[in-house]
This record gives sequence, structure tokens and C-alpha cells, in this order.
Amino acid sequence: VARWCTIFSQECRRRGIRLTAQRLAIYRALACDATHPTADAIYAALREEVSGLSRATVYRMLESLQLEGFVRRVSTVDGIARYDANLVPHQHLVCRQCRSILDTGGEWLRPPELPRRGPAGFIPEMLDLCIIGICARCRRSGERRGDAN
Amino acid sequence: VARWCTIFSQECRRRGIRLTAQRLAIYRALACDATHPTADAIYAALREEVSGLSRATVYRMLESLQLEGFVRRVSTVDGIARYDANLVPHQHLVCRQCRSILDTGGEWLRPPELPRRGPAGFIPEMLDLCIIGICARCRRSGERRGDAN
DNA sequence: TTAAATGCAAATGATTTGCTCTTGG
DNA sequence: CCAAGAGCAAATCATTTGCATTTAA
Repeated sequence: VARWCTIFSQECRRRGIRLTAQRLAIYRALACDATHPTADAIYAALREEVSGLSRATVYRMLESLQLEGFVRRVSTVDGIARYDANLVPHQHLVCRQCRSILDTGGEWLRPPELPRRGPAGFIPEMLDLCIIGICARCRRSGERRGDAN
Repeated sequence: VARWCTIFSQECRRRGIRLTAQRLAIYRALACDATHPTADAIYAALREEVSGLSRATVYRMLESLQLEGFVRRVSTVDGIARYDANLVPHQHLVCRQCRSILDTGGEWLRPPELPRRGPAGFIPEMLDLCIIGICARCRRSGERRGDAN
């Protein structure tokens, strides 16, 4: 987790990618945060540490990191972008109330094998398995409002 | 598929939900379109048929239909809302190039059983399984641009 | 030195909302 | 008839972009 940052730095250097303070901070913020933060959450978390940081930089850097293959953008139902620095195949536990996302490895729920060919000429490349439910925190805090959906 | 509309109408009447022309058209557009269209795609498809239709109505109706349990908003990586009128559990084949989404039933790829309890006090309620890859159409049209990700 | 990265602010695009008018039941 | 729903336009929110300035290598 902290060693990811070392690997990240080395890999940037190796590829000749400029290692700015912002780049490292944004990557680290993502690697350290298990909640798969939004761009804005990363910005909020770093604005003190990295004085003068701008939202534009955060958005631009997340896009770059994704294109360079250091992070992945995860799919969400609310449409707000969230990122994941964990590149090892894993599943997500998505809370339908607070929208938090937790990682869980294949040991808890084994995902199905990825077939070589799909129906209708579709070529499968990877699986994205989410388990939707209620996280421990939301369950404890009771059903506050009348839980419509 | 066309019978869904009948069931939909009956269910609306039964629940005392006002069955406007817009409501029925939007629901039908969704039920007939296997690509899980965006709000704007629905608006574009219906603006002739339903003259004077406004985007606001489409957005509001999709929200209502979702709250009433007639459709589901599906998770996407690009952040643009897409909806699904198929409530039977199924998987999605997501093309990473054209972003189209195709349904596929459990017969092709069997999803894992949903455990009663998750790790860390998480209570699982449903699975969301997406197979990401390249659809037949994009594969045929060749690797146009240099496919970064 | 110098191309790439940053900050700021303005622009964009999807979605929401206030308010008035229309309409289904 | 009359509250729920629709249309219009302005507002909002996440995200992107143009441009002048800074900076890693």
C-alpha cells in the first residue's frame, strides 16, 4: 500500500513521466484511501497538504493516471467518477445508501471464470463484479429516512 | 417486451399513478431499446413521436420510474446515466469502445451465488455483473484509432 | 533550457429546479 | 374540478479547457 508509491515513482521515472508533487500526492491519496474517492474528495483531502492545488489538476491527473494504467475508473450508479489504485482483480461492495465502495478479494466470493468468447460476437476481456447492499455503518445507524428504493 | 407495456399500464392504474402519454412513451422507449439508452437518447428518439416533449420531463420521468421500481439505473464508467427496463436478474456486456450495453441471461455465464452475509458486516442484497470487452460491431470496424487503454 | 504540468477562470455538458400552464381521473 | 404532471428556461454540479506561468529533468 505504501510500497505502491515506491513502485509508482520508479515506474514513472522508468517511463520518463515527470514526477511532480501533485502527481505523487494524488496517486498516494488514491492508494491510501480504500473508499475509492471521487475527484472532489481527493481535492478536499489534499488542498491543505498541497497548497494551491487546483481541481483542474486533480481531474487532469486522474485522467492521465488512468491512461497510463496506474489507476482505474470504476463504474458507479450515481454518475460521479470514482477511482481505484488497486489493479489486482477484485470485487466491490457497494453500499446503496452511503455509496461507499469497499474492496473484497476473490477469497470471499469467487467470480466466475471469464469465457474466451461471448454471445453475439462479443469478445470478453474482463469482469466487473459488484455486490450491492448495505454497509455495516449504514446498517448500524438504522433506517433513517424512509428508504424508498 | 411489448407485453411489458401492458403490465406497466395495469400496474400504474392499480397503484393510482397517472398514465400520461409521456410516461407511457418513455417507458416503452426503454422497454423496446436493448441498448440501455441515455436520457438524451430517449429524448431524441421520442421528440417526433411526442411533439413538444421536453428533456426535463424525460429526466423527471426516468427518476420517477426508478423510484417506483419500473426501471433500474445501471452503473456506467463514463458517468452518463443509462436505464434498464429489464428487471429479471441478468448480466451486461459492456463495449469499452462504443460504450454499448447488451443484456445476457444467466445461461451464458452463471453468476456466483449471493452469500447471505458479506465481510466487514456488509449485507449483500444483489449482484451487478458486467463483462467488459469489445462488441462485434466495434471489432469488425477494426482498431481505428490507437486504442490507448 | 524547454516541453510538460499547473493554476485560474471561463466554458461545457448532463442533470435539476422554479414556476406557470396543462391534463388525467 | 384540481392536484399531479409537463414545458420552458434558468440554475446547478461535475468535469473540461484556454491560456499564462511554473517546474522537473
